[in-house]
Amino acid sequence: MADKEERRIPEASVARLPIYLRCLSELTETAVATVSSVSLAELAGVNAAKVRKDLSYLGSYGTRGVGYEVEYLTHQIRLELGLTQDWPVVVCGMGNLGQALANYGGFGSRGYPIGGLIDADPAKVGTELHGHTIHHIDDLDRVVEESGATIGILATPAEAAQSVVDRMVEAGLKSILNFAPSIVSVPEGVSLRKVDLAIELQILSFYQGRSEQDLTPPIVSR
Amino acid sequence: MADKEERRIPEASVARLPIYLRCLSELTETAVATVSSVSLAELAGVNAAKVRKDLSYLGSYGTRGVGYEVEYLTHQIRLELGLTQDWPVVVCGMGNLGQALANYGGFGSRGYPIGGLIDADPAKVGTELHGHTIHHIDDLDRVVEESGATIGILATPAEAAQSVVDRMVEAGLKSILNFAPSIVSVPEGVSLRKVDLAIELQILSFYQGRSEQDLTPPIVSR
DNA sequence: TAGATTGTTAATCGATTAACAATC
DNA sequence: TAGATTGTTAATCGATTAACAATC
Repeated sequence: MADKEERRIPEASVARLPIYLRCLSELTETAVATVSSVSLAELAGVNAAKVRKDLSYLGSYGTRGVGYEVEYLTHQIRLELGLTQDWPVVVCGMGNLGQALANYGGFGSRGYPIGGLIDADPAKVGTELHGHTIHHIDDLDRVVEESGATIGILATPAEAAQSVVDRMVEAGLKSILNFAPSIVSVPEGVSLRKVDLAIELQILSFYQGRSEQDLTPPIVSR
Repeated sequence: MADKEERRIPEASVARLPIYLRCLSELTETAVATVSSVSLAELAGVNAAKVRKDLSYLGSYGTRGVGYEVEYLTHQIRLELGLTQDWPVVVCGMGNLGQALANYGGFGSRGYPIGGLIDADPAKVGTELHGHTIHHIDDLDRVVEESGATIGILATPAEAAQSVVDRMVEAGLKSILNFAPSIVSVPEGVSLRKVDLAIELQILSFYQGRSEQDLTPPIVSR
């Protein structure tokens, strides 16, 4: 076949790798050295064949008859996901949600330190939050450059979302996590994911009304 | 065929209905009376054929040669999603994220009023947040009953997640939106969706490292 | 009638999963 | 060698999308 590039991990598999990673870190904490696809599947809440298939895209890191070495597999997944380096994030929009995200300590410890906080309100600019000064959106380019950030979190009101995201892209951010209740578009080459609390609740509402026979299967992440 | 029950909307379509709803409300604001599948698709960031297919599961609410009446379609989707009534939500875990969610005004106005706030820390119990008193987890049953809530938001630390979710299920909640960085399981008949900030960031990291030829397609919600 | 757009069919694509040979 | 478990194949299922007849 002589194809030059073999490696292409399906989107659905990529989305599950972080879940496996979390399960593996639990296993590390409880001093478990090896894990079978069946056990890992149980922890992750998925089918065992799916686990094996997902992991096979990374390479052959398991041992037949034994399972996967927890530490080694952890390392390989982290490598694949690019988690061997820190990825500073710039948070745009310091309303309720933006402030909560900035105060949430979990990011830094997971390899996503705050690279900068941004708002358009002059009253907020210059104030401190969780040890970070809030900068004006006009200084976004500089903040991105100085922090080396490539990931941006969009937490503005819906009205401002598209114009802020345009400026984020212009400032050089390559990945955007959109918390604004709005559909935004980005040029090719920029990754976009969306988290929308109201939409999640509305999806749950749908399955609320259903009768016993058609139950929703549990859905993860989204 | 004489099947008794025709209506079964695919999961992927259900998940897009709230997105269409949001686009339709924008159209209403700008006084647009009818919309074609092509325009709606553009607003929602999806394929037009997909819009027509999704909407066809609701019934034949469009007019050939014309499009869909915005107001009528809005009503039908809201009906299908069960958004004609309020769904009080109980928030369990009043840490950073739980507090932010409680303070976030967007829920009430969208039909998800706060039905109760819950924590296990005696120091927090009894204090007020956004006009709601924080109750102890031991009073969960009573809070659920009195508020009539069927949806719960889980915002505890990872360690407490499964035990709290068990109590939420026991208290009668039928849908749970899990913000805790942990995989939890629920019995059949209970819906579960998960929102995990760290996992979203890790998925973005994966696509960061990729070369130009294999770009991530934008992914919405999930 | 001519133009526009739906609703639906059918082809295609990607994801899931059971099954099992390979192999530790 | 016997038992366990991976890695992979192939069948199946569900979602996407192009195409077009129906029809406003």
